[in-house]
Amino acid sequence: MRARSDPPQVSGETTRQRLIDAALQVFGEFGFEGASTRMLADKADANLAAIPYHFGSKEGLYCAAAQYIVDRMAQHTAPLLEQIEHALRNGPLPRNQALELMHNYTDTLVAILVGSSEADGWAAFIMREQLQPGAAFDVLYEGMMRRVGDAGAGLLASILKRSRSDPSINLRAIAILGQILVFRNCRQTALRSLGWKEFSVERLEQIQSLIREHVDLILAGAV
Amino acid sequence: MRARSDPPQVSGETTRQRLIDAALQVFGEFGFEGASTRMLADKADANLAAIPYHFGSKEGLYCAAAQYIVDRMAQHTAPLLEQIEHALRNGPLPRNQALELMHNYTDTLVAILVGSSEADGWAAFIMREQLQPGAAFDVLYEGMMRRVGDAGAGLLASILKRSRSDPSINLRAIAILGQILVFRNCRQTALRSLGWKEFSVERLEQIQSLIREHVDLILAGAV
DNA sequence: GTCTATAGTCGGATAGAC
DNA sequence: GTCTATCCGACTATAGAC
Repeated sequence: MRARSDPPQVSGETTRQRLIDAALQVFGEFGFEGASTRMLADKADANLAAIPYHFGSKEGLYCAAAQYIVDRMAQHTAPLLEQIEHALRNGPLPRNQALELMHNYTDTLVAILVGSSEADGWAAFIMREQLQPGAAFDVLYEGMMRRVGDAGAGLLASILKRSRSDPSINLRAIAILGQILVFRNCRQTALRSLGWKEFSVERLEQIQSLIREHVDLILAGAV
Repeated sequence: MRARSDPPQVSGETTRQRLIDAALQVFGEFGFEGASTRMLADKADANLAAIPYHFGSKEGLYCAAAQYIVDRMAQHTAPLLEQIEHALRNGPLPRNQALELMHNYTDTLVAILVGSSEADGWAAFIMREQLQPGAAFDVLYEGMMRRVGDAGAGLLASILKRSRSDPSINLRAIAILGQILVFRNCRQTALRSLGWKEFSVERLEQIQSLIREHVDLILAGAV
């Protein structure tokens, strides 16, 4: 039996935070319409009325979850992106250094996007938002995707000695990102086609090494 | 005023077919839960009760739409896949012929996946089904994705002179497909990052030529 | 801040006339 | 096969006690 002054939460987290955690999972799995406020409240061990109280509405909770993803993702990628952005700020990079940064970039993205269990819920959330962009898409794009894409394109421009504004640089950056993202976006299809049940650590390393090899080949020969 | 014996449909299509057409669009845009039977019936210019009558339930209509996608996609890709499958059946291919088939393969997939307006609705449908695989996922995978993936991996094995069962062949095939799929799966993000409003014919050709270049570089150097 | 109870709406499916 | 009318369950949001 709890003492009178104890908060009624199950864990130490606030109801607000538990609702956001639940939202990441439940919206990710079922989508905005597929998720009901009852599911969300149950998963968070919170009361149904806590959603309109803390977030105004179901949609408010959805946007709060998008913002949370951006914040956490920024924490994960900050060291890498700062390193790249700092290096690019000081003019053109020596080819070796740029290639090493590029390998670091793809390895880190594979680890975060494909390997991180935290990303499981996030990825579905983000992908659904891309299918039918709403207010949360701007939050995700401006807070996260743009910076990641810019870093990759900047490195590419430096390695290929082309202008950052050359559209072929952007296209190439997207294609390279695509080689990583496919293992996340089409995870079920990829796993089934490989006859795998999951991406274990060892298999992640196979993927990282394959992407590095492709990047090297593309960057060695691209015109 | 229609004669007594005329069917009550607006167009020549049967109610059943109009419902499937509507389902492709509406489920694609809003997802299974996001789409209501009323939306579906309105879009198809059909009666609400026609859905349970023709398909048993909303879910039955959803599965019928998945089957329709598989059938149409098979029509689109049949010439290409038959050409590849036939060529692979007669033992190892000369490198030049295999490369030409590979270019044909990527060009066709870019045209269908990125360029076809028909694919707009389908792609979202398929991607949502990957996020939360249900009964329709098996229909899509077995009827479509497997054959496309197998053709690509078969070509790759032939070009790289590796066993078809070598997992690195499958991984490489997925990575190459990823470079194409990213322009479909992350269409909104890609367009925004490129500052484009749509993938025009001319831009599709840019993408096709870029993918061909990447494929050549990867296949020339891969070990 | 958290709870119960409930209002008000909209969902999918059905019954039965035509 | 197609229609109207309707049932009933599930949904989000709110009111008001504590």
